Amino acid sequence: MNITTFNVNSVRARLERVLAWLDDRQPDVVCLQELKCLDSELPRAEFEARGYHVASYGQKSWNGVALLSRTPITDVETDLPWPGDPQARGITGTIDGIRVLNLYVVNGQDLQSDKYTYKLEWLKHLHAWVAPRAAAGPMLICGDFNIAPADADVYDAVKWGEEVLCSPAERSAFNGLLGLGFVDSFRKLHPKRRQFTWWDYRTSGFEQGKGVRIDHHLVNAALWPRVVDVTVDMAERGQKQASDHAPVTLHLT
DNA sequence: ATGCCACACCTTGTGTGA
Repeated sequence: MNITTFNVNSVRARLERVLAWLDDRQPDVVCLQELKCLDSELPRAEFEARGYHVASYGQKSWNGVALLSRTPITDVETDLPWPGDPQARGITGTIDGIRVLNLYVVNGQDLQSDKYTYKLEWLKHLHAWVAPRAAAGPMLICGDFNIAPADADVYDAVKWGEEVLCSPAERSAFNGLLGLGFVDSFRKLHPKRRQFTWWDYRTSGFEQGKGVRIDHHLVNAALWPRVVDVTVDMAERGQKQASDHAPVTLHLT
């Protein structure tokens, strides 16, 4: 079994590309972020025609997350990490006995922005939401975290310094989730590997190998025994009309 | 150097992303 997280940067603008990727890779479960559409605008029929159950939490223009699964998705919850959050950034469902939490964490723009304040507040609420659920059984938190956990996760750590994605407060929030009993599965499996998941369109970052690792699979102790590997789909990022994020896949027994 | 690209929108410029 495998579970892929994929920030598609608009599911409608990229539908042809996303469907080609699905048809080629045949993933079991996909956690999508940045749908940038209402639930009513989601290309649900195209996914269902390929054998996927679909649960989505969209909004107009921005954000939006969805779960696709070959097996049924039960106990779906949205409106995370607190009821009334105006932005659609979280959805959870149980798939094959795994509680899957799919997140599109706030970007934050820069450390002086109100959006950064909202990001830290959002992460605080996330911690509070996860804490009582972290040991209830096999659980995965995956998605676009918009946090590079360590300097090794940034192409030029000196240049990025403590800017947004790398600030101590963001990294502290990330480590706080690990403190609830989760591991950063990619980094645990590959302690030294330099591997990014997002590259800037503007600077042709992908072509230059200049990216950051911000899309993650956090696995709790009950799920860890099933983990085989985490891989990044570089070929997809290299396609024409690709998202600026690569799909990242957790491989399970 | 804060724009470069890409996306959405009651679009023809502006806000946002990371």
